[in-house]
Amino acid sequence: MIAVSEHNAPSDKHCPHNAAINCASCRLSAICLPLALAQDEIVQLDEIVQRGRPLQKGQHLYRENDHFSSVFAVRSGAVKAYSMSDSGEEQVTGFYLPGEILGMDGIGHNRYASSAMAMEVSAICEIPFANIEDLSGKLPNMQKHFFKLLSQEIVEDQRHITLVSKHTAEERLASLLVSISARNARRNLSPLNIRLPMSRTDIGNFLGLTIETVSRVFSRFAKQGLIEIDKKELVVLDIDALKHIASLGH
Amino acid sequence: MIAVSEHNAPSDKHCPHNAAINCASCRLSAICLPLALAQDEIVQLDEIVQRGRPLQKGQHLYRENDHFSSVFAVRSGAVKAYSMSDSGEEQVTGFYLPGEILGMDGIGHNRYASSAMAMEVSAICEIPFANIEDLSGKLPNMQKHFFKLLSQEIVEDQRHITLVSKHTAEERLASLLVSISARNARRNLSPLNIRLPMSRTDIGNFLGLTIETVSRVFSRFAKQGLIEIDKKELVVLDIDALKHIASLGH
DNA sequence: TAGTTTAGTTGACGTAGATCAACTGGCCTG
DNA sequence: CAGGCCAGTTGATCTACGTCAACTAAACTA
Repeated sequence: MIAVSEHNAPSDKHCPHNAAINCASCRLSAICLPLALAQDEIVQLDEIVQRGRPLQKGQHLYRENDHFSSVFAVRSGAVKAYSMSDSGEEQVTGFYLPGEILGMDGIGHNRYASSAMAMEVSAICEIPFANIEDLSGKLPNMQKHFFKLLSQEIVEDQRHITLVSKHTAEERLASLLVSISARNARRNLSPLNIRLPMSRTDIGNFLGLTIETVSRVFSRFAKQGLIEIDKKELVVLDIDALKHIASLGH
Repeated sequence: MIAVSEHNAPSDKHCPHNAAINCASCRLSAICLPLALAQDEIVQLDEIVQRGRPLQKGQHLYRENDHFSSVFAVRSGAVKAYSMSDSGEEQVTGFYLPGEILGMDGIGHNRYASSAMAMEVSAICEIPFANIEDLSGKLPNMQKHFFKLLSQEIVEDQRHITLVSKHTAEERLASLLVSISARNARRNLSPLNIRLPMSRTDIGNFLGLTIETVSRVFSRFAKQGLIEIDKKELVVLDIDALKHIASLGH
């Protein structure tokens, strides 16, 4: 699916896009696939993971209706998934940050149900699904973990349905900010200093709002002293207030 | 989870709520779990499936946050799944008709993320998930099928996100009718004579609309000659028109 | 069988967010 | 460094759907 670098030789161990890395030593292992596996099991996972050269901003990881063969883990950068309806409009279905897995919507019909595009330079691990199935037959932990992953995506999607069908613009946006903040924290990044990798258009599309509304709500949050925002750089000033707004009923 | 009938003795083979049945002879086998299995594999599935006495209307199959142990197949009747947000409002996340599987949202965190309630008298098959995991380790078909099931639910949920965040009231309702019609057809029921097992409140909640809007759109569809509707009995007069509306862009 | 409750319909009116439009400031390209 | 382009902001207006309220008809109950 993605081009594998011809020279996998170690370059700079500290470069986040570096391909010369393995699951055991990856600093995302605690939140990514290896999470559920024992040391010797990680070695087996490692053998099937393919690490490609970084994707540039705007490049596709896969496209809707492509033949499904692999799921992917984000190692660095950020990826959006989106699908086109019959009528041709785009629906952003998710944002994927380092340590997160995407592509699982392809399992059901052997074709991806969405397209995936890098929103900035991103390093990706590709995991051929046939190998995952084999490994799952041998390692109960692996099978269990994948069932969990799929199930959690269902739960998240259902939460998102509630968000877009029952909540106001402010609640939706607060909810997104709280989510990104929490995911930053999971990676030991600052939960208050956020860089938004996605455009206003993507945010609006994801939340079922227009870019104008997104912009207005950001301005309102800033005016209320909840955040500071300059283009894609965002500082959370009052996370509790945001959490409160995010959990508000309609 | 559900009470297993103490007297599983055969009663009336033709009663749709009859518990004295097995997967191999169940007339839903072509669209339910056995779908992907070979004859001898179905026997193994059959051994772990528990068939309880029918649920009455309004009874719960499980509740949000209950300890997760089983997934369920609807054998007759109809079930709705719904969750409560922090703020206490209900969100209907799905309607489940005969042959369909629910409860998979519990896998991820070992607790159900939603509650499931019978919308009418319903017969249910319970399938303990631990047994499914065991069986999946032995039968690659079973594992594959479950991965597919989970993935398909993700795809459906994402379609539903698009529906509620980008489509008009008419498009949402047309889409629901087309979906129920197609699911009827899969069970060899009339795709045009539909009995809606759910209330207007449930429909509205599922589609992100108020009951008033649901009612008005039904009336409008009737006035335009697309449907005839009397309470829960609905006759589709122009399925193509409904499909067209359902696939419209915003 | 009258009296209450509950599901659904229909009408009048209000509003959150969409739409349309003007403007700003990077940033690229020649 | 002028000109065009794209992402984002802000304001003015419009509208689909929500809200509130009155009504009908089953269905339950006492």
